[in-house]
Amino acid sequence: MNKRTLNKTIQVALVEDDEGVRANLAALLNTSPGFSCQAAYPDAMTALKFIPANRPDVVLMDINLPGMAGTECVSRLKIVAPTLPVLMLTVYDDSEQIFKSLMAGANGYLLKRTPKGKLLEAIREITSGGAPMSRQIARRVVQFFHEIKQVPNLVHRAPELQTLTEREEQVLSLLAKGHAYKEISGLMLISFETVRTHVRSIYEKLHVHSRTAATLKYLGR
Amino acid sequence: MNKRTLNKTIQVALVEDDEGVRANLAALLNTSPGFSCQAAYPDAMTALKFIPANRPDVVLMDINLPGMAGTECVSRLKIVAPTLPVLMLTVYDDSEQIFKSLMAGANGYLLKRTPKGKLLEAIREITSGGAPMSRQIARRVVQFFHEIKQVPNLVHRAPELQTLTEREEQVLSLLAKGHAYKEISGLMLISFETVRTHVRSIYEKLHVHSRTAATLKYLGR
DNA sequence: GCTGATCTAACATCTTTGTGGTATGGTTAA
DNA sequence: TTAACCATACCACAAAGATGTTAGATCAGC
Repeated sequence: MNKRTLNKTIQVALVEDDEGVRANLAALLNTSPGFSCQAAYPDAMTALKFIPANRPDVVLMDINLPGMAGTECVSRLKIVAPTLPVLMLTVYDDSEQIFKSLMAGANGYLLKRTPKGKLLEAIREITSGGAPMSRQIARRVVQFFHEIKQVPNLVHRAPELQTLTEREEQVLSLLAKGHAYKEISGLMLISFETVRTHVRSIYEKLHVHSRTAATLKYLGR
Repeated sequence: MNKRTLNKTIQVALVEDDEGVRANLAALLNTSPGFSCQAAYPDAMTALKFIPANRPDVVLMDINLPGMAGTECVSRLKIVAPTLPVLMLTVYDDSEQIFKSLMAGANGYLLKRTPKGKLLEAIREITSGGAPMSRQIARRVVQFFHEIKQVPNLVHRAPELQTLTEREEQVLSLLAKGHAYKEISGLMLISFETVRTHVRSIYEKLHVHSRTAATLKYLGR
């Protein structure tokens, strides 16, 4: 937990196409002590454009957005701002949406009918590294695990991959697509040299000495 | 929700090897209105033997049991009593244990240091179909989803691959395994420079400019 | 016997990647 | 409050790869 979370107003960014809902949420945040609606975006593209620079403490993201879906938006946001927590909001507790969101990098998942108090609590929780979810969502998640039984794809991947940090994993995923360091630095909004530092760590952890070897491990070959 | 859950005492079965913890939990349950410790088993085998007949409303299961692990115990319990909710209790928030338990069929997962009030609340929740988990656990679960990402698996080979000559194909297959030019020249018994010439042709035909891009095409990704 | 494709080979040049240090600020676990 | 880890960043040097150009040998088919 950092001081900002504890002592200062939590700056929230909204991504929500429905004007009414947007206004309601903004009003709730701005009238709740300790919270502030920093910005509200009506669609994913606008959000992607401004959020990285505006640096909110947390993003509340609707799933059903016009144009780019909320899940895709999360995915892209996470590349440029991996530590920015994202809380998904939706009216449905649809399994597919839930898992898409979580896989895209969302940190929490609430139904829109969540009471205001719970919502604020969840925002606080997510800014301190938590993973708030509605009970219905937790149930879906547990059901999901019950259905897996075993996941060969995950099991067969090299165990060293598990030791990679979040950032390293992102670099590796881009490496494995063939991107040059320069491109990766552009996509991740970090310097060329930082990319190289990450690559060095990745190679150490995977015990390889070339991009191709790392890629093959990443792809499970 | 059934009447029993709402109106009657919740009958809890414990599976826990530490006598002290077992006594504490039993005492907590028996002194809390609405809860009752129906039985307490020190190991998995005993639990498996008696639980199906005793029909508790919920099982609190320790992960670290002597002999058979808690996860394995859940797995077997679920075969004979699939609807019996099981709440895992453990001191560690170890990812592997968590996922093993959930995949084995556990319905909730709490750390042992959970406050008594929260524990009782979780027991109530789990008996009404919920999936209670500690915040730390929820975090792990969300992290798990972040790591899944994708695993594509189609054999859509690029048509350009057909235009490669025999020799080029051989070079490419070695390139795609990560061999250096020098190694390839040794394996194919041709000179280093010849390998480079072949690579150039390969890149031209595949319209790529890097080994990784060529490898991905070769692997059909 | 010419044409074209393929396999072989070399040299030069420039870019990218791999590896060795080192460092700073932030967060987290012990 | 250290200690450990992480993300960030830079420098320097070496190794490998990418690209442009040229060219001899072989063989198939016209």
